[in-house]
Amino acid sequence: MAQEAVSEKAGAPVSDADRVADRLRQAIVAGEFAPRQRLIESDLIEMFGASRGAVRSALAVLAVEGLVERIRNRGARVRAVDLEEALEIVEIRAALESLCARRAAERVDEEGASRLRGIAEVMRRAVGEHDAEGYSEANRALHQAVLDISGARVAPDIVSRLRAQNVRYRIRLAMQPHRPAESLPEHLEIVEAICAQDPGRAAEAMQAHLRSVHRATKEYFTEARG
Amino acid sequence: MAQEAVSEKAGAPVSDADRVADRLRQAIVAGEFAPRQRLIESDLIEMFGASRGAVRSALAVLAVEGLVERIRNRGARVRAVDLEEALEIVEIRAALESLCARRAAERVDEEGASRLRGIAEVMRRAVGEHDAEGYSEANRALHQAVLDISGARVAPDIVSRLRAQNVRYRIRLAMQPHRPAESLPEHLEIVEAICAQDPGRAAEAMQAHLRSVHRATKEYFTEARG
DNA sequence: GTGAACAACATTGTTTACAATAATGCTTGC
DNA sequence: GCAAGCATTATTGTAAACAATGTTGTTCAC
Repeated sequence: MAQEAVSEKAGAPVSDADRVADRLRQAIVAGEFAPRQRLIESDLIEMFGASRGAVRSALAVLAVEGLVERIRNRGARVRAVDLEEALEIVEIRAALESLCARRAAERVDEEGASRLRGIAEVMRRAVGEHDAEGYSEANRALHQAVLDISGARVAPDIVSRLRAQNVRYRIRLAMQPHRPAESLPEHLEIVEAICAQDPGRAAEAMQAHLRSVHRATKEYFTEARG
Repeated sequence: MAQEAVSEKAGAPVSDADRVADRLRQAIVAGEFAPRQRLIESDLIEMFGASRGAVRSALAVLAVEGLVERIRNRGARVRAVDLEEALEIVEIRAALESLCARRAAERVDEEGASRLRGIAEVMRRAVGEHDAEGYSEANRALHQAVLDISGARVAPDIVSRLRAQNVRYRIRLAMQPHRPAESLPEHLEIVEAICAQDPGRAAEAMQAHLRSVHRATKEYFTEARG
């Protein structure tokens, strides 16, 4: 009997539908499709060289993930995330990622610690050189590393999906001139706490960091936009 | 332009694929399909009177939700949830539901309070009459009420999906003779804290309750099964 | 009797064509 | 000039056929 655990996350795409879903997800997260933009099936077929059924399954999947919305007989479009929802997502991430940070501190080994320290070094350099793009990428890498090191199986999936939903906000956040310098010490504290194998401190550090993200997001969108 | 917000959750099913997904999800959660049971497309077509494409999209959706797993050219089957994962799910629910309990305490109105008190009354009666089935249903209703009253939009969706995944464990838990009497005071504390509009107390009460669920789940499956 | 090669079957993956629905633009009457 | 009704077009929803793959059972050599 085939007893090997088959994860639909980890493994290679299983069908054309999965490939289309992956590429379309990436495109939406990267901002290649604007919020509320219509996603015409025939366009996607041509764009991805896939069949109708594959595209439709992919759209169904992305609808569940909250990246697109579908209306009967009117097709699919990129779902827009409003401020209220973006803030709630940050709150949820705070709860889940602090849980993962705690577990990461409990389980971290030398390999994980050096991975974290490496990312911390990249962050310090990026702040020094005012490299917003590099800092943003290191930020993503750090959060992902914590999820990986935690060894959790469910929470990382959920967090990944949530991140995909408010990545558009975060990108802008990291592009704020003062923001990297502001969040750097928070990130360093997370790394130190996990490397020190202090679960409580790691959880608190992650929560504090995401409280800061929450506040910054709120301020940016209530001040700059009204 | 059509500006109305269309939620794929709240609204009626949008296509045959959604209808199939809903019914299949319900059947899996209700235990009509056993874990690891194969889900043959032709069977589902006959069972639900839907087309091939609808069934395949539904399977893709349920795979994302974690209820089924698919292997290329070998089809889909009901995914089995092991103890480790069930425990992690309870941990995540603790984090998310305590967050919702906090918000519920902040926002609760008279209607919500009486809804909670009504459920509490049903729970007391069920324990008195040793009505395990009734208690289990009231338990579900209470957790759902907290999510509803919280007014949150994202967390309830996630929690619902997580509950769907470990409902098989929870059912057995509520059927343990001593379990309802054990969890009743925890549930009553949640209700009281929210009705008293005490956010911190509500969050702590929910967390304490799910810690208890976590411990009970662990004990049940390590003692009874080995 | 056992194991390997092979053939028949079951099932899934993909493509195509057809039907139904909503959006769009045009005509016509006023 | 404008609005209502109608025809057209664009797009999605559904169904059926075809191809590819994995599984199972059988045969045959040893």
